[in-house]
Amino acid sequence: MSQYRLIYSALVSLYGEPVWQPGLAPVDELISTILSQNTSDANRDLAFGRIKWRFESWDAVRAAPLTEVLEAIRPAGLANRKAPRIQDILQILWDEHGAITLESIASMPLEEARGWLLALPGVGPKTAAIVLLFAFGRPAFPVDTHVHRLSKRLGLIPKTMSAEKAHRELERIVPTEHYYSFHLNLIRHGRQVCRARIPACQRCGLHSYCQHYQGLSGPESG
DNA sequence: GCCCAGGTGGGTA
DNA sequence: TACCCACATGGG
Repeated sequence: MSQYRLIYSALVSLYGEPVWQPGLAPVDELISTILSQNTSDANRDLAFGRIKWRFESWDAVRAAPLTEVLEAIRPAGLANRKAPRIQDILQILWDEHGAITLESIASMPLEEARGWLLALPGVGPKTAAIVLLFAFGRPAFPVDTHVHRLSKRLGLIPKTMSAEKAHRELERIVPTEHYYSFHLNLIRHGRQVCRARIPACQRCGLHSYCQHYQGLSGPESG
């Protein structure tokens, strides 16, 4: 069994197989993901709730004074960078479509859609992949800090590989039908073991009482 | 007060 | 290409 299959099976045995849940609307998903960059989920949710409450539409956000947008998203952190980028993106969507919509990328080939998103200010490989996977159900694999760290530790990718390169490599390794569930389970596992400082199994590298712990003397550190 | 949550982009060698 | 660093907030 491949290292990937071993890890995938161990994660499913620990957490189950995540069932597809419809994500946010594409523009909501994009803005929410930008707000989430380098901050906690709680701060992202607070900022996203504030901007949705403060403005009646994304077009209103586009047309608003920068200071108002900045104030609305302040809890997300890095607001001085995120606010102008969000307004720039909304302006680009408006200029290209005459409306605040991302629907045009639904019909693009995957790499064209990814490239289009990556050309937007403040959109890197992780944000682009999140929008493609969660809002459009397209086969893109987002690599956040947990996915990156665990993928290296579990031997899926070289220890020196950057998160940016890891997107391509993990999209090659992981079957497309697993992108959604493997991404969610890796993050769930990453967050859990990060908090709990759980030691890793020497066989599959997972930090928990995975299936291989049966018959072993106990968790090994590492 | 300190630590933790946790991507993008600009600059430099 | 690889590395370094700035960017900011809120909760425990």
